Amino acid sequence: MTTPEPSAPSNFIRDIVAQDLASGKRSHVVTRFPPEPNGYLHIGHAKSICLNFGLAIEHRGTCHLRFDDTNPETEDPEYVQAIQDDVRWLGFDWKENKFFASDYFEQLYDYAVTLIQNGKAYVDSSSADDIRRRRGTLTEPGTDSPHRNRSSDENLDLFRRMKAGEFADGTHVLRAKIDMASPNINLRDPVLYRIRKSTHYRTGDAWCLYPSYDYAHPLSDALEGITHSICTLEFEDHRPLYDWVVEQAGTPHRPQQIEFARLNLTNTVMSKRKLLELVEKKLVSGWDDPRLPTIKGLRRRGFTPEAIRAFCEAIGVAKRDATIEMALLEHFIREDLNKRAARVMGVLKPLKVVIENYPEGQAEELDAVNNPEDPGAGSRKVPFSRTVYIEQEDFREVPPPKYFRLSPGKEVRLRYAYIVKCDSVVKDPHTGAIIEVHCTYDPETRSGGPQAGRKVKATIHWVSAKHALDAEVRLYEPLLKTDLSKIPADRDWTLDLNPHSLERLTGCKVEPSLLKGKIGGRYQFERQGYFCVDPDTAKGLLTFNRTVSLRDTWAKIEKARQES
RNA sequence: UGGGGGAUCGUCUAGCGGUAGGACGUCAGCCUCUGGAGCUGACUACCUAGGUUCGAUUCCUAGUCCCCCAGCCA
Repeated sequence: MTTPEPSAPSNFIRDIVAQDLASGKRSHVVTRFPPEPNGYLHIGHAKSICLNFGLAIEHRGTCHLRFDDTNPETEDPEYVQAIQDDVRWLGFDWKENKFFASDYFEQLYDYAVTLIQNGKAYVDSSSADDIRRRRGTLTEPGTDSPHRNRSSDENLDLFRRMKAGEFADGTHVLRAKIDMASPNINLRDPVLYRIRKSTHYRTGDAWCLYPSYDYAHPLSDALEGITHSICTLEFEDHRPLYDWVVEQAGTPHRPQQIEFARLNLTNTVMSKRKLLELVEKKLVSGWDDPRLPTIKGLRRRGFTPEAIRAFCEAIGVAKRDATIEMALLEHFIREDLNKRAARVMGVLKPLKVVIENYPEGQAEELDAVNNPEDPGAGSRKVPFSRTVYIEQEDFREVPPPKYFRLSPGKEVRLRYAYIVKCDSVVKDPHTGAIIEVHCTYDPETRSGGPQAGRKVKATIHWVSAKHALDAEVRLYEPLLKTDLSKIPADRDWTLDLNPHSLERLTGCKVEPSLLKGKIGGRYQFERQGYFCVDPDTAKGLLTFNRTVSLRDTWAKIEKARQES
């Protein structure tokens, strides 16, 4: 397990836990992360994971990983595996504390029998429609089911037969007997069990009766000795029911539910339903599409667990609804990668530069620093020759104000190499597009050479044409053009997907040291951003994902100029 | 307008009766063989109205606005 950050900011939940320990209300801390295995984890889950595991680490307690698998129709072992991978990748260890709500089905059933015997639950044989109708509305009380006062014996008999498979789906449910007139709708005799004749991925066909969340969750917590059951705000008004279930079941241990605000991020979606929709409609390539805020997506995009954890710590834990700007997440991955990513040169949109006074056929190896932030990272050799590629953006035939890069008659430094001066350009006779730039270099200005100190306005990156490796580079922009909260509920939100969220660049040229780049390897392409080697590289072509761009002052200047 | 929650810089978040702090962002400058990184400085906030108090973001009262709940989902 990772060690807790001593500087980690406190929050109201940490305060509650600390107080419970100080007051003697609790002698130890047991939390849990309880995903339902019906989808992949996203960064919102990471917030919960960091909170729950973090609390346990802080107090030398334990944090359970519990699969809340009470709905056989949507759950799948694929998700169980993926969730475990993700939690582990994030850096957390549940040790021997892996549990499944489905392991408690027998005990849950026994508690239900007790509830029935105590007159606290009954079998309702109404249709789903009738139950809904009798539930009342937000402003009107519900009305009792005609089956509400069945005898304990009748209920017991019916419930046993439900378990035995004598009834079809939807014909009977077990309901808590609380109060049909409660202003809290969750207390209007909520459903505890429903019949589902479908195969559960773990219990197979052993059951055709499945407990609801409101029944299974509090009891699972109680059974596991969870002290602090942390969940999101939408369960706040389920808390009286949570407490009721635990109280009526009479479990020796009483867990406490505490709610916090879920994470929202700008320009993306975070609900399982919407993520699933994107995957199923093939609007993205899969759960690990680098545009997705899923853990798998972020991982493929090149995020590190450290950056995600630092982000989760920075956003805090509170009860007010909050939408974090994507810029904050980007800040943390830049901060992390700046310290650890090896620097390389890669040209995304190549423009050929011929250095006319550089001898034909000559090549030399120049020293390049691997990471200025980490002296221990050493250096490498980069080949240089008469023809190099530079970025199309780094040349302007007619430079705008404050443009420091290459233009006719101007000088720039080729990083780690020489100062070159642009003498002429070659244009496509048909389109007029610049296809080649001709320069002369000053041999004295080689890095480390006698005139190396000469100042020029800019240094640009390059790759030797004959030594370059071909690559594909994928650039990502936000998935959504706007925030989900700004899209009307009656509008198909997928219409607001950003059509430019993925840009695939082929014909990119990268320095030869990248030949040994391993899948998942993270690099900084100097002056451009952080990139990682995509698994698609295994298909033969070196492929990179841009994790995040570098901060780009020039882009801001240009944008400001265009807007004024 | 039944119930449950929540309102502090543009965005997050701290504050627990004693000059409203931090982070991201933004702007300006320094520095730089990455227009990166780093460093300086600046910017902008207590939902409203009353009350209690020497003093209120904090306590009280009344409003306003926002979120959640009417699945046999979780």
